[in-house]
Amino acid sequence: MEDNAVVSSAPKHPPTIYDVAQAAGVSKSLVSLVLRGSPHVSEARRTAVLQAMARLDYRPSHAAAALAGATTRTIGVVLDDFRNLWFVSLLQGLQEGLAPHGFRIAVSDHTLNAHVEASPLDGFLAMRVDGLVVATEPTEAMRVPAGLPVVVAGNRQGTVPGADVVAADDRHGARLATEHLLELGHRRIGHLTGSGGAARLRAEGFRDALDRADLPSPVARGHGGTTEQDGYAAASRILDDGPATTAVLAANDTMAMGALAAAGERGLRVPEDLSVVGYDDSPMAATHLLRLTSVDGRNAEVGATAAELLMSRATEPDRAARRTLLSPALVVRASSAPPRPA
Amino acid sequence: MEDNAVVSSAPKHPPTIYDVAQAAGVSKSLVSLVLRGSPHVSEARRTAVLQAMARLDYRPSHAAAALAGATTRTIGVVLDDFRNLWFVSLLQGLQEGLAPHGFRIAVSDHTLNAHVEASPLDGFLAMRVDGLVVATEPTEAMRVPAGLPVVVAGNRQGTVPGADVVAADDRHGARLATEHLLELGHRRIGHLTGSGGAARLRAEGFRDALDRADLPSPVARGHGGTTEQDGYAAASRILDDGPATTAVLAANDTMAMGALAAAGERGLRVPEDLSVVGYDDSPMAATHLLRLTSVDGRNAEVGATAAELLMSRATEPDRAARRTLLSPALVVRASSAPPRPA
DNA sequence: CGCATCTTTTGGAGCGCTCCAAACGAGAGT
DNA sequence: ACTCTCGTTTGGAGCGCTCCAAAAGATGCG
Repeated sequence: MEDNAVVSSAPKHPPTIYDVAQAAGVSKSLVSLVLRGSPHVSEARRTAVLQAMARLDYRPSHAAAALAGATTRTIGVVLDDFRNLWFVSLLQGLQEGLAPHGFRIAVSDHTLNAHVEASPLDGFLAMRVDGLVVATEPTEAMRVPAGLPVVVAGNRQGTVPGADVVAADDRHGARLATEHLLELGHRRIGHLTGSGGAARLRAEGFRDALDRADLPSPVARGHGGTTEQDGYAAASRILDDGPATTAVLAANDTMAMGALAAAGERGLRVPEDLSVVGYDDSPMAATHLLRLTSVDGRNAEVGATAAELLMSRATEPDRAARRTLLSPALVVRASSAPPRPA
Repeated sequence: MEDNAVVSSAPKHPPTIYDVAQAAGVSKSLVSLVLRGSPHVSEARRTAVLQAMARLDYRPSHAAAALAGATTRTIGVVLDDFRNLWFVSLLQGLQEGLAPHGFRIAVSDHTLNAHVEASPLDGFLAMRVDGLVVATEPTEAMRVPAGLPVVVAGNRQGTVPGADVVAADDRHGARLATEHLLELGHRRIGHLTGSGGAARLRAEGFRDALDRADLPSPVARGHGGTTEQDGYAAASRILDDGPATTAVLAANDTMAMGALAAAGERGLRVPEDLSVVGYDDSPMAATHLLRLTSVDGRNAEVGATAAELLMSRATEPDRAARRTLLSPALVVRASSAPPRPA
């Protein structure tokens, strides 16, 4: 009995629905029906099939199902960089929105596969995914076959032809954050610009708020990067060039971290001497060490909406592309406070 | 001509090798050979086929290839949590080791799919991956069909029957870090314990070093978590209970961040009043804000080794399971220094 | 009791590819 | 010219499943 399981009864190839059918005393079609959860199967047969599956340790072949059926029940998600954690809740929201429909998610890091595939989508297209979520800045290379549902998530800038778009209103979010600083009494506020479309919108929102308050010449600095290094460099220049600066808005939380470092090196305490506001409300912002005031892009909702948009394409394939803009929310923590009276 | 490309010539279904074959004036088999880069194809035909593919915007069907061929050329990677960034370089190393062999990677976050599938591996098994990299604490539920190459990476604790193991020597790494603190002159050193097998080894390494130095009763604290919160809580208790503590070793960088916060709240400067050493050498450790002394687990090499192990199974399927232990390296930054003379 | 109606079950065709054995064509050797 | 290679190309079978149309049972009603 011992080695039996391992050696002698091993059929070399994994069991198929035919094996299951034989073991359960039904036809292969019935097994397929059970597999897909059809309601037209009697309870008796269903349990018989299920038991046979368990007994044989049967695993359905996704490849065969995909080839035979029209659908893979898989949505491909293109990420730009695993290191930018904003996608985590996006994924979560997407996952939860998709699961009830029996869809799964396949993730791919854009930069990781950059060298391998001609287009970042090739892998997914070869897989014949039923839909795509683009959570990167869309590029020219992202040509998509007509009829494939695509949602650009978290980025309202780039365009994939015919794709739906869902994102937080970054311009509005940056305005919220800047107004928060204005209300606290800050008048000399710097901005650490990032790169990409979202960063541009955030810079615009920053300017909007300052313009409305009739504040002249806001200082914005950045080298087109989004890392902690970039934030550190930009903040250093702002602080050195304008020592009277009392607050800084960063294009994201990671850059805000760099700003905190730059402040620390100059002996400036946060928030007493300098207020720092981030963007994204990433897990980092909530840490004891940073306690960073930040803007929540509501990525879970973005993901959930992406799921809805994707699923709705199934019923109305030809509807016009939809753009959904969610309102971001300011999360006030300990890194922002009124400026010191001069 | 304009709308031609979009509407009229659209064959409704994506082109197959038959379409390509017809367009190129060859047989479907020849197209298949080109697809797989066979050397037995004349240059003339090859270019003809390639051109036809480009003209038709042909995409090979992964499903069909997987079903017909014996192999998917895909390795599944099981991650535990996208938020723990240690896996990033692991993935990179794996990717680079696999690419020359024409293998791709499919990633799945264990916790994300926890509710959906019965076993975290089901999705991959349904895909018929050619191999598996388990970058989580292996669990009982991870039963794997005999003959499927599996490598447990980054974790030498749990066992998947028959699987190779490649990991950094965490015990040694923690000893390195602790010896570094001892050499600096620290005598009262605390340890923030994490959870899981790796964390246990790190705690052992910590004790090893202290034992060798004949230092009594090291203080280790932790609630079985690995987050910044957990690090903050553990460090708080250590500092409050033992005010003479001059150095702390954290089970990972994130927890070290919590320790920095706890120190800051108590007016302790790092490294002047308290040395803090992390583990993992994550991107966070290198930031200007933290400048954290940490232990590099050499995850890129771990990934590369995993790739090698996987590929070697192709030539010697029945070789005994191999365990590779890499030596971690201490990365000294600004968060550790000699203690203040008392 | 027979026939129409509904539910459950079934065999066959085919998805797009790979693999294999066999066919083909062009030199080389006799 | 004819056979024998060798390198290249080809059709056929089949991978494991889904979909479809049609068969088989079950149920109801006159």
